[in-house]
Amino acid sequence: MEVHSSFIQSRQVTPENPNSKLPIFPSHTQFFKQTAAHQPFDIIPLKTNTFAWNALLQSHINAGHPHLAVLAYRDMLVAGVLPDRHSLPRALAASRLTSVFFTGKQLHSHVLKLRLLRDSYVLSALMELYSQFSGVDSASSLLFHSNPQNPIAYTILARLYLMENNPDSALHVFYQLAASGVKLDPMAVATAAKACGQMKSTRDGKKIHDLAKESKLDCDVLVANSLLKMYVECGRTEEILALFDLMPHKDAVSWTTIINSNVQNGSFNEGLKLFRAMVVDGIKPDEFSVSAVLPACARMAARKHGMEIHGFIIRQNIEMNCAVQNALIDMYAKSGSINNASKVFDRMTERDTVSWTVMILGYSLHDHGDLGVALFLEIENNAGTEPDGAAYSAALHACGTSCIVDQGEKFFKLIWLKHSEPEHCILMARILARAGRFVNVRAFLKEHYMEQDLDALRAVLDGCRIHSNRRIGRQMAEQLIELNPLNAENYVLLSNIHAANGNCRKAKEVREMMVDMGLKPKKACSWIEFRCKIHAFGTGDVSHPRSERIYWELKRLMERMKEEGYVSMEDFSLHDVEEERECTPFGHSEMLAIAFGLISTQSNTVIRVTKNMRVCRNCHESAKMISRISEREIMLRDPDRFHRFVDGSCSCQDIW
DNA sequence: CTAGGGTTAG
Repeated sequence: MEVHSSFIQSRQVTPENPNSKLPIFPSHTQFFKQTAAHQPFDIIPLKTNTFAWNALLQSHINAGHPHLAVLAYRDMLVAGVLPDRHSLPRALAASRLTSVFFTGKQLHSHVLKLRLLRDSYVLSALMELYSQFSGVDSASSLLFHSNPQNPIAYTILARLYLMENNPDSALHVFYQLAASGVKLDPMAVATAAKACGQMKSTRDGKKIHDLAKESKLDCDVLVANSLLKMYVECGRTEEILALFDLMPHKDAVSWTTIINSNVQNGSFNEGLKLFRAMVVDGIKPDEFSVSAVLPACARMAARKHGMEIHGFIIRQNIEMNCAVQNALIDMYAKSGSINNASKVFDRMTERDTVSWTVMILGYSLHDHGDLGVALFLEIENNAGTEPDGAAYSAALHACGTSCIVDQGEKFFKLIWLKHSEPEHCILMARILARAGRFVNVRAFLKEHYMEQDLDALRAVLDGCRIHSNRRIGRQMAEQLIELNPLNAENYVLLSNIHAANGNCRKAKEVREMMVDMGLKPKKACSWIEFRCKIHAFGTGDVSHPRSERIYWELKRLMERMKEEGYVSMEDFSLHDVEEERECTPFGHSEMLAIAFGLISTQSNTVIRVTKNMRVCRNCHESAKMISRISEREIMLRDPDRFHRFVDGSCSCQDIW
């Protein structure tokens, strides 16, 4: 076939093939000189066989070699073939991808000479080109000077505005399209919905929704998915559910969007349920779906659910891309299996910044700040990965966990020079406070104008708790109340400090102040996974079916502990003040969950309990002793970290 | 033979 052989021949004209008998074009400069003079157009005979050339241009672009496409376009001219409306969009795209505006401008002149500007493909390519090199507004004038009769160029322009974070203009473009009388299509509506989402404007979003209904496009799965996402971004729970229920055809994207919406809003269980409902509904979850549901397992420390999903991914042959593996690492680390997390990490063939970040944070959560720091230093040995702000945050967190002050200061200086956020200052304050350097930490906060920051003050207060510095602790708690008088936790903290100082009168006053203001502290709660169900306990909870047996077990344990010399101690990390007094010493939710674990699970397994608040000193001491008495490993996860109790001691070495 | 859209991890 003649066409075919010319394709093969022209393919040989590449810099990689120096032995080719065909001429080779050594540099772009020569090309520019010749085309700049438009000589080819004066000398070439009119040939119309463009098909093979266009296919060649396309294949170079698809292969990620736009510079070869530019060279091939040049060969095409030399071979006497006149470019057509199929060649120029490809050549324009190639020049845009090689980031050489000059080539693009040359091609623009070809467009004009060949009178191709009325072709909408050519116009789109020119718009993309000019948008990249001289701003979206130049693309806009191109569009409005040629008035094409299809919605695609409008959609492209709207997307270009969205890329510049200008959703207002994007929406304006869409309305001009709607007003022009050209028929709307799904992609145009989807782009408009995205603009509304970016603006977080439900009002505009509903307008788009109505417009979609008028054009009978609201049942289109693409349009519906984009509207769904728009309502998610606007935080409109009712609209999300209403739309989702009404959708006649739901695909994996629809389900993923709604799962993600629940998980982001903290409805982790609901997210898991939806994932199962999706499978039951016959829609196969893809890599996006599992990446959306795994964080729910991570946040609930639902290790078994997470492992089940890991198995599901393998069985269903879901693509194990970077995002999925990152989500798995995070899930394993956050649900207590740091070994599984590092197994996944080690087996990854390609890692991105997130992979390193979640792994470092995982080590930090498990008291291995040293491993986290070592891992961070390893990133530099991996070409192509540059640590970002979040990676530095993880490294600083690791330094705080293991009190590695010097290295932490080095990291902080590095990120401070690049681009620092308040978060990094708070983490630096955490490092200093946990190391007991109270003079340094206050000077640091003053230097960085962070003395009024709630999280920074809480970090200092944590240090005070660890080092029993009640004087500064009291100041911090008082300042917290002053800055945030509506947060009940702050009153609890101050009241507990007064109590720890032996000042019961003041402790009572603070509690009463809190009650008078109608503030209620968060309820403590602990849970444990058993037989695929989550068993949750509140403080002094007696609602569990096996309650009697649980309390009996706790009583037995307390007696054993007293024999071994256990004494309860003063603590200023208590929480739920009113309930505390009724149920101490062993009614705390984590104790109930641990006791339930002891009586329900096999003796060789780890007891894994999760708590929504920090564990108090008494329970921490008790858990240590229980691990020895009952010869069981106990993992206790709180919002900040893991405690691993083995044979009478804890992985945190009593610093938490 | 060509252009535009919706979902993911810290």
